[in-house]
Amino acid sequence: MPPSCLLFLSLFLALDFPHRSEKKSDLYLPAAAPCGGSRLYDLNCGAGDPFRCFGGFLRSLQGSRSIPELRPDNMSEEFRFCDEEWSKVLHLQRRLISLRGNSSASWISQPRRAAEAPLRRLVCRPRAVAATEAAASHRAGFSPHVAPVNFFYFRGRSDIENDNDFFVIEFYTNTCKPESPKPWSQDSRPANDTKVGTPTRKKNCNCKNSKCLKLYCECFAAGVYCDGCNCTNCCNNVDNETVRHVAVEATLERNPNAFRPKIGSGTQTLRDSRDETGEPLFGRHNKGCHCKKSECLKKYCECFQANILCSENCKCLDCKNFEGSMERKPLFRGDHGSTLYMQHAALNGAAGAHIFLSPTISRKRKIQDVFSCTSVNGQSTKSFTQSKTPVQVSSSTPIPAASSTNTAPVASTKVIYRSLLADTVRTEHVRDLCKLLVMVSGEVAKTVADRQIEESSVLEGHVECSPHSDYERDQSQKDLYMPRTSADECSSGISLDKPDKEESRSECREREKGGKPVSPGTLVLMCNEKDMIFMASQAAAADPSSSNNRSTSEAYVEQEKGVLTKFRDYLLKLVTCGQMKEEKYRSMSSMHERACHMESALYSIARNSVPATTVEIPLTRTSSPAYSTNICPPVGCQTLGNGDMKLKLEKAEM
DNA sequence: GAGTTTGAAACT
DNA sequence: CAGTTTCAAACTC
Ligand SMILES: [Zn+2]
Ligand SMILES: [Zn+2]
Ligand SMILES: [Zn+2]
Ligand SMILES: [Zn+2]
Ligand SMILES: [Zn+2]
Ligand SMILES: [Zn+2]
Repeated sequence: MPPSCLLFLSLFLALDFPHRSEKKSDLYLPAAAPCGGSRLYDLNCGAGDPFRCFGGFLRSLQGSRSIPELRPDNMSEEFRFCDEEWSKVLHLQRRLISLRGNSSASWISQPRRAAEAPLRRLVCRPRAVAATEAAASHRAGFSPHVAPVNFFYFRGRSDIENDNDFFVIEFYTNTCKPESPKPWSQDSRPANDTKVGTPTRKKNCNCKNSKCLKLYCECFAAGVYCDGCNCTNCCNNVDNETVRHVAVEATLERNPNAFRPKIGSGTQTLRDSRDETGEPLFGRHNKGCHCKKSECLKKYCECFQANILCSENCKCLDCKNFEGSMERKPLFRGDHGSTLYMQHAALNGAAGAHIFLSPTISRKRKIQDVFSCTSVNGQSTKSFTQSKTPVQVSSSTPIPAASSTNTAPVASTKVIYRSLLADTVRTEHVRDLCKLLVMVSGEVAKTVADRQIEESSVLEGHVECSPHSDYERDQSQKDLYMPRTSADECSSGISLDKPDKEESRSECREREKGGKPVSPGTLVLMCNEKDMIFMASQAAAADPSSSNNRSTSEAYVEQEKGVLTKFRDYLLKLVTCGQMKEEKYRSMSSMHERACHMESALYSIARNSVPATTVEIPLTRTSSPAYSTNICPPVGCQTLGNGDMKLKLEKAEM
C-alpha cells in the first residue's frame, strides 16, 4: 500500500465526526423492540465488529430514552438520532478508537471499506429480510459493503431460531469510490487531495464463468460488489443480492474463514517487520502457500504477492521466499508491499506496539537450513516440524537467555553473532523491568483516577461499551470475529483470568511449557496482539471504579506515557551498556566485526522503541514502521496501543 | 491482445 | 482427505 493509503487510513481514524454536523441526518437509529427488550438486537457491522459496542449503546439508549416501539409495520422505519444521542455515538466512537488504538484489528479491520466511508447509517430489521432489503438501502446510496462479513454474524447462533425474531442492526457506510469523492472528505480535506481520494483503487475482476460468486472472483473474495469490472454474467452486485447471499453462505459453509484476511500477523516481530533494508516482512499467510513451480518468487504465490516471507504454514516446494534468499533480493518490492499486503496487515492490526528486547534471527528458511539442507519444504517434514516449536518460542521471546536455553540446537548450529546483551539482560531483569513498568502503570492510573474522579459526566454514564452479555452470548462466535492468528493464540491468553478463556489460557500455558517460564509481565511484552474485543470488555470490567469512559482513556494515555518513558530509560541504559561492551570487544581486534554487527542490532532495538533522535516519547506508538505509525490515530484521538491494555490487565491481575 | 503458466478454489 | 477439475490472475510473447 502506498504511503498515501497510510495517510488515508490515519485520516480515517482521525475523522472527527462531531464536526460533520451537516451529516447528522445520515445517521439513523433503529426502532426499538416491542416486547420490553425481549428481542435480540445486535449490531451487524462486519469483521471484528468494531462497533459492537453500539449494541450496548443502543440498548442503554432504549432503556433510558423513548424510542418508538418497533412493530411489525414499522420495524424497518428509521429513527434519527437527536443531537444528544448523536453526541453519545461520537463519544463512543472516540472511546473505541482510544481503547483499541492503532493496534485495533477491528477498527481498521476493513481497509477496503475503511477507505470508503465512516459511519453513516444504522438500520434495524429482521434478519429474515436483511439481505433483500439491503439492496434497497444500497440503491438509496448506502452500501452494505461489509455484507459478506455480516453473514458471519448470522451463523451458528443457537439462540436464534427464527429469522423474524432476530433483528439485525446493520451498519451502513456510504460507498467510497475513487471516482466519487467521499462526502466525509469534503470537510476534512481539500477535494483535490487525490492522493487520499484514491487510496485503494479496487482491482476489477475479469471473471467469466464464476458469476463472481465464487472466491475465484477477487471482488467477491474481497467482500465487495463488483463495480467497474469486466466480468461477464456478474451476480456480485446489489441487484443479485439474494443469490449472492446464498453464495456467501455456501462459501462460508466450505470455509468459515473465507472472507477473513489471509494474511495474519505471524510470529515475525515488529523489529523484523522492517530490517535494515527496510523490508516489510511482518505478517504471514494463515494457510500458507502450496507453490510448486514458482519458487514463491512470483505473484502466483500468495505469500510473495502479499510481500511476506513464506512461513511454517507454507507447503511450497523449492521455496526461495525466505529472508536472506539471494533469489528473492532483486525481486523484493521496496514499496512496502502490495495493496493486498497492506490490507491484510491492517486487517489484522499487524502493526502494533511490540516491544522486543532481542533481535530475532529465526526465519523459516534459516531453520530449514539448519535442520536439513534440502530446499524442498516437505521433504524434511519431520525435522522441520520439530524445529518449528523452538523456532516460534525463540522468535517471540524477548529474552535472549530464553532462546539460548530453549533453542540450543538452533543457536549452536548457526548463530552468526551473539547479542551483546545476551549476558546483560537476564530473565530476572526483564521480570523486574516488567514489575517496574506495571508499578508505574498502576501509579499513573491511580493519579489520573484521582484527578478525574470528579469529572464524571452524566452523559458518559449512559454510554455502555462492549457489554459483557453481548460478548458472552456470542462467545462461540468469537472465532468469527477475531482473526485467529498465531499471535492471537499467544496473546489472548495473556494475563487473562476469565474462565471463559480457558482455551486461550491453555494455549498460553503450552507456550510456557514449551518455552521458558516467564513472568506475566514478560508475557505481556511478548505478545503481538490480542483479542481486542475481549480486552476491551475485560479492561472495562477490570476497572469498575471507572465507569467514565473518557477517564479510562485518559488514564490509559497517561499510563502509556509513564510506562513508555520508563521503558525508554531502560532501553537507553541498555544501549549505553551495549555500547560499553561493544567498546570492550572492539578493543579486542579479533572481535571487531562482531561488535559492529551487534551495534546495529542493538541500535535497531532502541530505534524501534524510542526514536533515537529525540528524548520525548511520541504520543504515537512505539512502533517504528511508517506503516503502523501512520495508521495510528493522531494525538487527539488518545490512542492506546497494545501495551496499554496489557499493562492495564496485568495491573488488574496483580 | 493472445496464449501459457500457475496455484487457489471447487469439486468428486 | 486426496486427486482432479475449474478458474482467473500472473506471466510470457
Ligand atoms: Zn469477478
Ligand atoms: Zn469484480
Ligand atoms: Zn463481477
Ligand atoms: Zn509460495
Ligand atoms: Zn508461502
Ligand atoms: Zn514458499
